[in-house]
Amino acid sequence: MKLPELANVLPSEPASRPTRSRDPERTKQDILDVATMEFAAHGLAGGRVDAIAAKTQTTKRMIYYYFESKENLYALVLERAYAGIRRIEEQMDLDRLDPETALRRLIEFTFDYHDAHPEFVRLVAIENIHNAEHVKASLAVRETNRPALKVVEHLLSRGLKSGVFKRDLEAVDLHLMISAMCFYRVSNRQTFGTIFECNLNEPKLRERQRRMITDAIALFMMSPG
Amino acid sequence: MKLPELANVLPSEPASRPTRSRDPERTKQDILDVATMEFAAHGLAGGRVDAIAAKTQTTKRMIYYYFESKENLYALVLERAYAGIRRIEEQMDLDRLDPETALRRLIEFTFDYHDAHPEFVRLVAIENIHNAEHVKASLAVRETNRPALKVVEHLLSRGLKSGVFKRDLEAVDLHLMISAMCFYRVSNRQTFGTIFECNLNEPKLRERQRRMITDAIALFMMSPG
Amino acid sequence: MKLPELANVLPSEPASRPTRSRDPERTKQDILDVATMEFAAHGLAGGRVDAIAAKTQTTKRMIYYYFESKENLYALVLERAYAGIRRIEEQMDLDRLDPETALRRLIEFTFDYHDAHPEFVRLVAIENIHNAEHVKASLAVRETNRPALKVVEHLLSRGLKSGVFKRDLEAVDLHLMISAMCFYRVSNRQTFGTIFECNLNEPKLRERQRRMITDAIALFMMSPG
Amino acid sequence: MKLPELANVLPSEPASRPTRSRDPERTKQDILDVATMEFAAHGLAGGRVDAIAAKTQTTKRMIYYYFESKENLYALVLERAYAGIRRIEEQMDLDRLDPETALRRLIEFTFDYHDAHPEFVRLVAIENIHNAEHVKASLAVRETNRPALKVVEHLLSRGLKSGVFKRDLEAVDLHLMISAMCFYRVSNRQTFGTIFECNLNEPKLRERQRRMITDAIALFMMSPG
DNA sequence: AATGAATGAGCTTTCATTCAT
DNA sequence: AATGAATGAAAGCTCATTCAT
Repeated sequence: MKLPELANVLPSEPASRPTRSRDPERTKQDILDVATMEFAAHGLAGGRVDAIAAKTQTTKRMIYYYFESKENLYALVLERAYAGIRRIEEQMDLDRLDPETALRRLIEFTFDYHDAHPEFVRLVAIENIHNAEHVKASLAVRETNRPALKVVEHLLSRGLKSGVFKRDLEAVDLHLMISAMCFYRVSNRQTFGTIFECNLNEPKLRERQRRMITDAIALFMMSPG
Repeated sequence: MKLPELANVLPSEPASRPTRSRDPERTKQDILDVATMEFAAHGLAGGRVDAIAAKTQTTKRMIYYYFESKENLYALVLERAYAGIRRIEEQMDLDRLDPETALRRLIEFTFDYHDAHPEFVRLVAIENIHNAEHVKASLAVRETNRPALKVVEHLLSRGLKSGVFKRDLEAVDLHLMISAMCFYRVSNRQTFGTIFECNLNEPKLRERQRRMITDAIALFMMSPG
Repeated sequence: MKLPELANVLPSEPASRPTRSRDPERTKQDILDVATMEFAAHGLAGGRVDAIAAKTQTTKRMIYYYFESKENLYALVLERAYAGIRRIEEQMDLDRLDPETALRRLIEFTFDYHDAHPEFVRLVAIENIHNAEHVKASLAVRETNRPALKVVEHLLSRGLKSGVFKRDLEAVDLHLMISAMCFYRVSNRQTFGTIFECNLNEPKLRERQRRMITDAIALFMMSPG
Repeated sequence: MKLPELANVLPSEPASRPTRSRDPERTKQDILDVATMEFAAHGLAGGRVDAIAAKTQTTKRMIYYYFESKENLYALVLERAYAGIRRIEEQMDLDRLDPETALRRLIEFTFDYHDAHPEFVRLVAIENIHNAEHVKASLAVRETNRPALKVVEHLLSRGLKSGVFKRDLEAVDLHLMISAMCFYRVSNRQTFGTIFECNLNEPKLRERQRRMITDAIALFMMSPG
């Protein structure tokens, strides 16, 4: 005998919505998109599989079906995030520009990309909390990123050969300097902004710092050591 | 360069002490020390109160007795971490140095502190993942850090007045530039090192980058905009 | 007097069933049955989820899976308890009886139901300790019980119209009078019995009081105010 | 070395306020007063020793010093509550009134006392949830209450002898009838009021029911069985 | 290939109480 | 007689994952 007032006795985990997408690839992308936001927002430990499932058109079970584990899902999210910046970077075609312009262009691109993709910045910060163990385990991430250094190397040798660059830096060092400033502005925006009472998102500040970073590095490269 | 008093920020060897310590202040410090390592290692969500208790000479119950909640313990760990860098910063006494030397000294100190305190760097990175909500809630952190900007401001105005600094930067911008490079090297050491196959811990690399960062910023300040 | 269908309100012998019951509806009912006894015995604060799990063929985890929280489980237990009395009340069909007989019948039914369901009485007493906040939050409970007053209202108007009832009471007042005596006998059985050294469970006492209550109220209704 | 920002690291349990009342009896009464409200509000299981300590001028430790355990404190609270109603009851001096007036007076007093002391009603309801085990264990409670029945017995025999009362009830039965209606109105005020959408606190309703109860019982006593 | 139902393990937190003077 | 500091035991609840088809 069924008691009508017991109708709202429902399992605590979010009711499954009918998937039936019949498009596995789309479903996977959907999950990856949502997982990207979840992990970027709360970290690997703080991110919830339930929360991801709830924001997806799928069920929690499907996440495990396609991705096997939370950690593996996270690793794929990370791979995809790294792929994003490098894919665009490749299209810059710096070779058609003179070294100084190319350098400035590279810095500005890096600045803009980080600024536009805080979730990428957060994911990388999170990955460092986990000692980069997923990056270490992923051939894909390492292969995706290797060309980035080649670009800098090539630019450096062009600039030195033409005499525009006066400083014979290692490519890693130049890359570090550029990345550091572009990354930190976004990764530490919240603590920095709170403590020093400024909004690093504000367009005026953003432009001022974009120019400063570009000028500082360009100046450094073009002054004799 | 020797950094004074680093030893008491985090004792290198946690002295073993009797369980019923009868010394509440020491017990609290013990918990804070262990919690600092735990949260720095695994984040707020990933850190385990059980793990902290296990590494302490106390019980889990005592952690709650002294600190009320995991989150509050984390917040105090964070406060203490911020206090560490500022306390030492205050002892630099930059005023007795000429502006250029003072600037170089400030950068080198910042570099060395971050290099020597990766757990501080990690805690700040973690706090940013949590949108700095604990920093926002903590008057102590904000008050601890405010002087840091004053130091930069004062240095800037001295340098400009004396004509050594040619560039009229905002203090926040200069501070950002210094922090970014010192912070990123440590915070992103793992992903950066893995992807670009280098060990940012290696003394030679460390020294080279220390000089590069110092030179780049000093040069920037002393060249006309 | 025989009360129909009491058996399924609370099964007298909880049938033992396999752990992985594969019958969610039965498992839920099982949990509700056990929880009813636990909360009736120890209250909401005093009832233990662990104890409920132990007496069920399920685990604590399943209780949370089906009912989300201890408090929600309690609320549903309460709803079900209220549903029990009203479902039977509905089957009394007082209209076919003359007003006096109907009134006596209603009182006797109320008396018998409370006498047979001390766990219902205890749950309502407990809910009052909690300021009826779960009843206030439950549309189901309020809707389940509303008809009860209609029954009294209808009986009252029939009796007055036919001239048998001489007293124009409010339905709430008559209902209160009936409920009070039937409820108190059970709710306060333990303190009353102890202090005045009598056993309110004893059949002879029970019958005597059943008649007294019925007579007192019937007499009151049929005497001119 | 003391870190100033750690000053707010305080034990989680409420800081002890200096007692120094130097008046043990007053302190005990203070604790009993507060405990009465706490237990009446939340029950024995739901009442918190911490909450009692916080609202007292003493510390939690003192509660244990004077009362040994939470349960013992509760038992004493209960004893005191029972003593309250009987102390006043004794002052009624019903003998100077004719039996009918005396009966009406007794009912009205009982009604008024319950209405004015909901915490007493709640404590008794709570004690019944605990199967009156503290009442059973307390000689004091039983001795305090025994006279109450004597009063009814004496009134009954006076009324019967004088011929005013026509019904030869047992004293327990009359007492039960009176208590039931006076108690239920208060004990079940919350559920009853919510379900039947009325406020049993409202003065008009209160007066109407007071008269109804008195009339019903008086009428019953004075009509031949 | 796809999925609804179920769950073991472990989490943070609470609470009455006792230790030690 | 009086008390500040400490605590064992267990409570409610959460989470990623697997069972079973």
